Amino acid sequence: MARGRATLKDVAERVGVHLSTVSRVLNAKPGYVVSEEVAEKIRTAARELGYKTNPFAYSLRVNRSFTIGVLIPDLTNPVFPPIIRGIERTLAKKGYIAILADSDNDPAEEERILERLKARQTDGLILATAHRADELVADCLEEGYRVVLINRSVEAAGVSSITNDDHFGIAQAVRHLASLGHRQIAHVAGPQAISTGYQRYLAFREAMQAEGLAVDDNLIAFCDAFAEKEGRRAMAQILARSRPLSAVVAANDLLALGCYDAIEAAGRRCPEEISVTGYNDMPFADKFKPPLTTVHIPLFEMGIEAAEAMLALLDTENPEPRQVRLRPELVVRGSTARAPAGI
Amino acid sequence: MARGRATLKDVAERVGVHLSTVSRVLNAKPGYVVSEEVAEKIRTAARELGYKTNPFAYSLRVNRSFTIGVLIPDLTNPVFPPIIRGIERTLAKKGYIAILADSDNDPAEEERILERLKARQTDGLILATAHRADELVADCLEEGYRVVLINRSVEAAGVSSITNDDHFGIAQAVRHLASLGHRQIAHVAGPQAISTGYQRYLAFREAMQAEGLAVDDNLIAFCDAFAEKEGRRAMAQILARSRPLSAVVAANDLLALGCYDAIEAAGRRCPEEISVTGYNDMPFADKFKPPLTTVHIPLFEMGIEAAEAMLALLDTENPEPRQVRLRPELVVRGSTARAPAGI
DNA sequence: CTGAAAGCGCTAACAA
DNA sequence: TTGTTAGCGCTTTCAG
Repeated sequence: MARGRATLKDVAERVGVHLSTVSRVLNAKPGYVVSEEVAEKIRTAARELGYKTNPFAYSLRVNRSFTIGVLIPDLTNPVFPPIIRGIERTLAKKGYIAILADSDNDPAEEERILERLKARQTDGLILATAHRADELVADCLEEGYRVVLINRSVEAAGVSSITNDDHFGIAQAVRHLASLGHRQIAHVAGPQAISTGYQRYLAFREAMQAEGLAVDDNLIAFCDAFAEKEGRRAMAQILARSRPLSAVVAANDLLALGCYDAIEAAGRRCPEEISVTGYNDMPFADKFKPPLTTVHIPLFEMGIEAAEAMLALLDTENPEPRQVRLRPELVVRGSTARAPAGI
Repeated sequence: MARGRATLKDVAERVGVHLSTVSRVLNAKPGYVVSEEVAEKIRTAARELGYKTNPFAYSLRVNRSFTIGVLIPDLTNPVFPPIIRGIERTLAKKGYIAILADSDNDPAEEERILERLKARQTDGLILATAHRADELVADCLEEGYRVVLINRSVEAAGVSSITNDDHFGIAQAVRHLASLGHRQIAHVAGPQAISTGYQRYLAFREAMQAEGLAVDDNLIAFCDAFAEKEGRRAMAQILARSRPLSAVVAANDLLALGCYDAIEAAGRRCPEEISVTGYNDMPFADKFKPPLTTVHIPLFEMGIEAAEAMLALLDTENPEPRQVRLRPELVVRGSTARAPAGI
């Protein structure tokens, strides 16, 4: 506070013109021509006085906040920071800022946050939290908010979204494992209420069949969240069923990390006895023990794409949803190895 | 936009009272008593119409944004997400929101971001980017902004800051190494322009002396940034000097990760030949290869403390800076081992 | 081209 | 206790 700054009025008085003239010059109204002399005077006065347009007044007047709400399920998941960086950078170029919020995978919190963001009059919402059948998303759309989904999609069509090709990615992982001689492959699946969890699960089944491998439901376990803890639980559950298996494809990297834990706790070794693949290629995936074989998706670029999609929505009165699907790529590291003989 | 919502006027008309009455009721003006009947009518009308106070108008009027700028040097460094979460949660309780910005360790970008945040009329600034002699911080203070520094401090006194006890932390690491029989201990130091880099370097020298160990300047190298790449470069540099060494204390975890790379590239093994310690105990530090022995600092709590310090500053007209120093704790994992014999 | 004035939605000082 | 009013700083319509 206290930090009172120069207003249009101040500049106007200094130069000796009407305040509306100052406004017009500073905003470079198209088709408006002042004597270049006056314009220059105004600009220098503004600079000298350190004039900055008051965002509250401006927003009140034009009824736009130039603020985009970004809702993330779990900021501590390293996949998100690069995405966020991409979003921020891109938004900043057009004078928008991102308000970041982290729901910690809690739907109730998610709803509260959404309320807060709406109360703040964000011009748009970038959501990385969407569920497959997400009422919250539907509500936002209905209320006229611009929304773009990132990494996830909802079943209802007509929403902008930036995703990756889960089927392609999982197929790569399964093919890789198959080529290494694995036949009993488990799947630690993500939450089925979330598009990525669901799609990757479907993709797993398809890919197995495509490779001519049987899918054994005893080798599949579902997680309630994309969190390490859940991955450990699910993998332990599979292991407890005592079916032969030599590999597991986890629905994301955090889950894969949980698999590492469970495998170790069971006294088995990765990759010698059990190969593991993840998904996302999150930062540090190459630093784990062992370095994780995973499906790389272009995180930073997804952020950029999301922001651009949002900007596009903001630009037009009747926005066309834009759906971008990026192609992932398997990166082979140390967590996968040839299937042990005799299994 | 379009999303026009009910205003005070709408509510007032609906109830048939003056708009100022509505305002008073909804804001629960202390000492103001309406007939409970009217108050109730107003509240239900507000609810029915979905009244939300317009933040632009409100901010314009009271000249506060209820927004705090949070400036981070590198969002992809996993130490920050927990801090940010702590900040956000705490701020949210008091109706404030955080605007997060990531400078990517670039001072120029930092300055630009600060400009943007100020232009947005943030009520305060939480900075994790401070340099030891930071003009930017001084400027902010001078301009009357409330600022709290997190994780770092500046030389000029009188700024609120939340830090950890670097000397204590480093001493723990050095003592641990010494107790394992290490005598030739290297230090991969952080940027000396940053308080943590500088203090940890000082602490390293002190701690070595306290343990009766000689510090060999050939076993010290400085990094230009707290980034893995720099850690690798610095460690490679030390290794290239071919002095005997059996351990290295890195000024933070990212640097330690870089040390891993350099050690491996040099064909040495960690921890069998060279022990490594980090600092921060960032998420996933326990998952690395090998699991990193490091100094744990309470990240989430630091975020909470920072936000509370900020809230305290915001509360009073003439704020007393608050300086909190949290106590870190060594956590021993797999990257440190007994010193090899014969060195 | 430039000035005047209204008004975005709100709070607070003042009157009644 | 309640109503009236000014005004936060800005954009924009309407006159001039």
